[in-house]
Amino acid sequence: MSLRQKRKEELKEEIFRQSLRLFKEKGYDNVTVDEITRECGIAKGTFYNYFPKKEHVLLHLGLSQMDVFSASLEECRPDTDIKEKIEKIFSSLFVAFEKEWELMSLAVSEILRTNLISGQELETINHFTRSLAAMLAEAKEQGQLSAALNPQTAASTLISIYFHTLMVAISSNESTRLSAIFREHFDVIWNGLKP
Amino acid sequence: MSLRQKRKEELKEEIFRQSLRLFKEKGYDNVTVDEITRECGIAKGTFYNYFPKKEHVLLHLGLSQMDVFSASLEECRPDTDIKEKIEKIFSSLFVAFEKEWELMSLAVSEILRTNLISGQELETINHFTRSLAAMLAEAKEQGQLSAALNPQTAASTLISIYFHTLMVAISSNESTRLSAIFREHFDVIWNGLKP
DNA sequence: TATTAAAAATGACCATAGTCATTTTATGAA
DNA sequence: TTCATAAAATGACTATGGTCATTTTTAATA
Repeated sequence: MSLRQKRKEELKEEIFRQSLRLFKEKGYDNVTVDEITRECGIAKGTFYNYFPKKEHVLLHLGLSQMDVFSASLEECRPDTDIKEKIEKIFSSLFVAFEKEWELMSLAVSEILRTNLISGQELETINHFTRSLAAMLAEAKEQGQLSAALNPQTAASTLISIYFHTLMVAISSNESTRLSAIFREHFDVIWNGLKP
Repeated sequence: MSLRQKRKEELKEEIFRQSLRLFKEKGYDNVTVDEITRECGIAKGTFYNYFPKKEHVLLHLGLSQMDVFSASLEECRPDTDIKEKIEKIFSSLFVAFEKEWELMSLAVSEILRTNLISGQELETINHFTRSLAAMLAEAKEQGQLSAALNPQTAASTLISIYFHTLMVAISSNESTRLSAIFREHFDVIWNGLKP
């Protein structure tokens, strides 16, 4: 990687770090882009070379959650029972989430709002969904899941309750009940509605 | 109701109408508050006496969806099969949604984003959830649903796939597949994941 | 090393969301 | 009808997100 490339990544990381620090200290809305760039010792315009909008800093944070997912997926023993596996994976996502509750809440709101997520970031999300679907497909092969299941849709459904859990927790400010809320909904999905 | 009260409601409605008209014509971001108030023949500040932020106009629109739900709930024959009933209710929500696709997309984004929904509006949403839960509880009594089910959580789960459907459709701009997307997910929930 | 073209940084500038002290209007009591 | 009070309207003003033509830096080539 050229010097230029390296500098670029470093600067982006620096802007990201300083932004988060300020957001934590003063709250997202009370931090101006001017302030961020002043803190980084760069001009205002430079910020916009790295993040197209102020809110994209939050987007960046939110998507880093996906790395937690990948890590958690890797470390799960492949022979684990699928139900347990799903619970573990989402649980570790929630633990990571709770650590940065305030900012992550904002980030999720932004992610949900921005229906125009660009290339790099969209790819991250798709990767998340695909991995989950693949995991489910494998479990289905092994007869651990209903034979009638479409793994793609099932993955999508899990993600829907994942986000829903975040929404419920955020709007009621119950930062500590994420796992519990998820589990309740997961049980519904696991057992199904039908008699 | 006093003259003043009446005027107030009328003016709010007028601002709402004109805003929507302009949003439809030019797109939300290309309409300024100045323009809206000019169109209504009022001063800029007056707008903010009725809507605390520009985006609250969209919030107002989005919440009007809830009325569609209530109406749809009423008109469903009480003896209808619960599965069919659920599908019908959400289907009519989607039909209403599709009619104002562009604006409703924006509205949903805003609603998801605003975790600070105020009194009147929060109440509308809660009412939505409670009605749904009541309906499920009744069906459960009649043995139309799994005996293990918590109606409250089940209602919440349905709402999660409702919003998820909207999100998926919005981000892929498939305005016409709302019902299909919902149904796929609903099937998963209906049958459950377990083998 | 000199030349050049692309990448990145810059900051003056603009547009507009949102504020607020002031003015106008409605209401109801005296 | 007059007066006092509260509600509502006003629009000049401020703050800040975001743009863009210009300048500076980097890296490759001759």
